[in-house]
Amino acid sequence: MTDATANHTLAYNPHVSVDCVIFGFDGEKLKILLIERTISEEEGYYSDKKLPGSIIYQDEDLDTAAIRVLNELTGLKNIFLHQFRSFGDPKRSSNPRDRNWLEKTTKMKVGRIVTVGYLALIKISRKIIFESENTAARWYDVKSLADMKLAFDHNEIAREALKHIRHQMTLQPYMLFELLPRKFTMTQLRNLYDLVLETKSDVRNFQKKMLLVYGLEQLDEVRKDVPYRAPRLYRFNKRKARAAKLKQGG
Amino acid sequence: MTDATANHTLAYNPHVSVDCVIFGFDGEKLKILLIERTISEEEGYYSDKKLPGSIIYQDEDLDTAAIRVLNELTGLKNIFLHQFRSFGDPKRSSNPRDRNWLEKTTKMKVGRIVTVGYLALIKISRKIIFESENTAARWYDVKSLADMKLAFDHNEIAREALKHIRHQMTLQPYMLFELLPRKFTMTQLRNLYDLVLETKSDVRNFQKKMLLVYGLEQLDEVRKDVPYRAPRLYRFNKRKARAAKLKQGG
DNA sequence: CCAAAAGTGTTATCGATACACCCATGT
DNA sequence: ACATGGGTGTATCGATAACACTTTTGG
Repeated sequence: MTDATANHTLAYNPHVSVDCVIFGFDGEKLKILLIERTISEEEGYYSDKKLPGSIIYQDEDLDTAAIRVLNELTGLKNIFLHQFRSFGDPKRSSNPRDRNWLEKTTKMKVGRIVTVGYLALIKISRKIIFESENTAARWYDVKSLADMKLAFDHNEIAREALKHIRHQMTLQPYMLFELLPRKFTMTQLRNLYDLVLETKSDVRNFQKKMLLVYGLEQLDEVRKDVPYRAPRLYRFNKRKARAAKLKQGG
Repeated sequence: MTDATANHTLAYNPHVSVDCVIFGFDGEKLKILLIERTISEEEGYYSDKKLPGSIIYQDEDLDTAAIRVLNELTGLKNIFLHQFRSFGDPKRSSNPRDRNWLEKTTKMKVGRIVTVGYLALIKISRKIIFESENTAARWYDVKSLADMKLAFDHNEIAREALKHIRHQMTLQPYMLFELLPRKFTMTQLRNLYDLVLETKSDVRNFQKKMLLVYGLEQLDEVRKDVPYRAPRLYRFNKRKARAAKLKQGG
């Protein structure tokens, strides 16, 4: 917005969108939610995957737009949601396939799009109804992302989201509980933790730390549907966590 | 970019800008670089301050735009620069004063602006020529931000940048050296560190840690221009830092 | 009884913290 | 001589890391 430079550009406005990288955890693998996009046209029919997203509405804040996308897709409210980075490469929507799809779905000529990336964490366990019309949403193993070609620069966006979740973990580790069911086993929590941080935690040390520092509540229940010794269930308790944190001065 | 929702909005495109929160350090205080904006009009004359920024050019990446803004303002290249968050409140440019200024400087009707915030760290010590035409750029103590009313939502952007620098510190502490002159005293480094993290480090422990972990090089020079015992100078050495990090397995 | 995963404590090491006195310099 | 900040080492505490065997359950 310096005076001298603004004039060059004002004839041209990019569109602004939000794209949501939605993670889930099934007890074993870290998952990402992608929607199928299918295009039929003269040159044939193809189908690939993309991140859920939307161009922002006229009077909508960025956060509001992301919340809307999530709600339209999952029907859920109060989802853990965090803006992590924006992407504005002028060529990010220049792939013919992407241009084509944009024209069909928006019924307009869409030029450049600057998109704001959001990270969302949801409990995969709740039976989510993916409500959005003519979109098929499915969970994919995060590990398989490397072998998929997503629309636009969505591969990069997803990679950055993974980096972000890893960084954020060190600042607000409680975000992991957004991915777990209300009652979970210690092994599930450890699996998740190690998946995100790419570590291998020691079973005993992990247990100790979680109980002390994160104030997990040990329940009198066990998980019953496993073909081996039934593991104990735990619950995350915000109050206890705060208390534990205070004791150690954090 | 879900099909069902895009149509509502496509008549309306926001502008996209970058705004740079540029920090410096004078050896004692953490500073922020602001530019003066003056408007004279029928209703009188007023002057206030804003972050340096620019609407992005047609074929310009976000990072490129931020680099351009910095270069136009300071003449410097290779500045530490980091995107930290985007701001898209539809009302962020609705203040009459801001609207007025936008119209005058862009000679156009500018509607909504979504801006991408960048954090930049520069060595205040270099005599920087602030080159940008008709802008007066000056360093302000970060502490005085609370008492200033900046243009647009620039107060919020600056606050978020400060939060960000604090967080990033824990991940990549080397960024502090971007703010210091090549040769600096331990006290300067400690002052800076404590300013950013809002801590009060113990002198001895701090010294120990810096030498061990961050691989500072002790020089055979001292700072000469002080009216008390001349303090030793140190230099940050990337190679040494890497070695030190490896020894402790990070 | 076998396979598979759950559960459980102690010791050693490392990093973080707390703490006080003498030194060099300019005025 | 004095005022101002510079420079230095040790002891304690707490957190993290390493490590192996027994228990439960279903098949």
